[in-house]
Amino acid sequence: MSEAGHIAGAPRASLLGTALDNLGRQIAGARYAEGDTLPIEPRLAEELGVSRSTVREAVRALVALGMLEVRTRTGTRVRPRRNWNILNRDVLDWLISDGSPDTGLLAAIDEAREVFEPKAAAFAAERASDAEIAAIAQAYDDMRDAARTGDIGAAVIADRAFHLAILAATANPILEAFDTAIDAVLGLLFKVATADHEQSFRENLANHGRILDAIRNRQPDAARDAMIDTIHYTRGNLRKHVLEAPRPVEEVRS
Amino acid sequence: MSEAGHIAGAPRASLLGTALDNLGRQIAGARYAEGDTLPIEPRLAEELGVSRSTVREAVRALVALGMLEVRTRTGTRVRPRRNWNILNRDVLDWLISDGSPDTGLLAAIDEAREVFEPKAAAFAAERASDAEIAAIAQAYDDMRDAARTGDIGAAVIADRAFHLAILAATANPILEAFDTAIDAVLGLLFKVATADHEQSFRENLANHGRILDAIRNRQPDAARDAMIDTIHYTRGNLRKHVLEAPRPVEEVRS
DNA sequence: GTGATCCAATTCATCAGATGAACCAGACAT
DNA sequence: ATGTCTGGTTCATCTGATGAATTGGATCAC
Repeated sequence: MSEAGHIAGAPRASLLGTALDNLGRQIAGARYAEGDTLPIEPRLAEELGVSRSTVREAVRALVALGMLEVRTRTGTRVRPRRNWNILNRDVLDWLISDGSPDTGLLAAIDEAREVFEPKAAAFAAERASDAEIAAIAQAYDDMRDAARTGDIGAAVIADRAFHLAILAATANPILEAFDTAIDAVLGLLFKVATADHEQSFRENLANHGRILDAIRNRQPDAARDAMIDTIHYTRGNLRKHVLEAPRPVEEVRS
Repeated sequence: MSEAGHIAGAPRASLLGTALDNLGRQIAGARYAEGDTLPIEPRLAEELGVSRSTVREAVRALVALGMLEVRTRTGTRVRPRRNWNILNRDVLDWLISDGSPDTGLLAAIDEAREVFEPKAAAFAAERASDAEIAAIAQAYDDMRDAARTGDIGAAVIADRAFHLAILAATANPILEAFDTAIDAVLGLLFKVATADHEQSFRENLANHGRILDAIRNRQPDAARDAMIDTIHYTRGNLRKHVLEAPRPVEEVRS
């Protein structure tokens, strides 16, 4: 009987999908703070424009991700952020790719990259299969081509693929779990990619080449060192264009 | 109308909870392999002894954790393990604390610990608040007391608290996200704790003391080195009692 | 035969409504 | 004060129905 489903022109995803996304974004955006109790199910259903069954499915997903806890009579409450599955892609997206990205979290990811990725590169140099090396090399080629033609957006995408391919080559599923964080950061960098980045990408390309060569030649230490340099380089871009961005995303006009 | 809910004397948790647990365990235990299609919802409901609504809530949780994907007409399929939220506590439990723990995963966690815990200790030495240092010290005291009285179980619990307290003191939510992995491994070690461990714990206690001292004295490098030694020590126990265990858990009798 | 087109069966998506169970708070008795 | 009882609130769970999406095959034109 409900008239929902035609929210904004585009039918887009399922009702559940949008409801879950809305709810998750609201929680991540602190509309409901830690410890807060959400409205009761019938009311939530009303607010989200779906039935109570659908609300329950959405809530169930957020419970699985550690964001909510629900008890009879007490209601549904927001758990402390420390308990959130922060490496889940959706959770990360809700926290980051929002209008006002959590810069503290971005800094934490940046810091964590320096913890994980150098060793990951070393592992890749030791263990990568031929196919995995080929994937890394392919990403590098894409980066080089993109940098050459000046397509910064494509360069960032290739950059991301490069780092993810290395993580995948560690043969360690725990380390691979970090891939969503890399994906989130570089995805964000992609959104703010401008011609201004061109120079830095060109310079950083050499570092990526060193990583690839080290992995190809099975030199873990060299791969590690090159990765450290690479991360430092990317960090500069992140700081300049995201962390220190004076205002939210804004159209840049001459 | 269903007669479910009185499975084995104890009513225990909610129907959803047990259904979710059963389903998750079955998937993690490869009863349904990657790419397999689960039975259709009404049939799953039958098998799990709950209504279709409850099945859908359970499935929704597993979808959120990256274990399942569901599409109209095609049905519900098991996603590749690489996509699972492996740092989620439930997922980890399903994979590890099962009757036959995934030793490859345990080895990966062990390896990953050496990647991030030394740096975590260093961060803790730089940033830990007084309260956080107190928490670490408390865990250390508990370890010492437990080792002294020979209560190996309590010693492992304190050991776990020690490492988790350090992670919590890094002030980096990404690093903290790996706490479930540490928790899982040390939790497993707890289950196989025997008097045989006593000696190693006593010896390892000194390493933990070095970590604590280094953090107290704000010496990041010393904290890192001591953590490395500690992990190597624990690794020995893990290898001997879990990874190389000839048979599953068995009552040890004289 | 080969391909495009259309139809129908299957499976999930979503809703509505009802009843049961758990739980917290306050009234009440002692 | 303390413990017990009772009620109301909220989630837990089931049932049944209908809509939507997708796939696989049947049909038809060439």
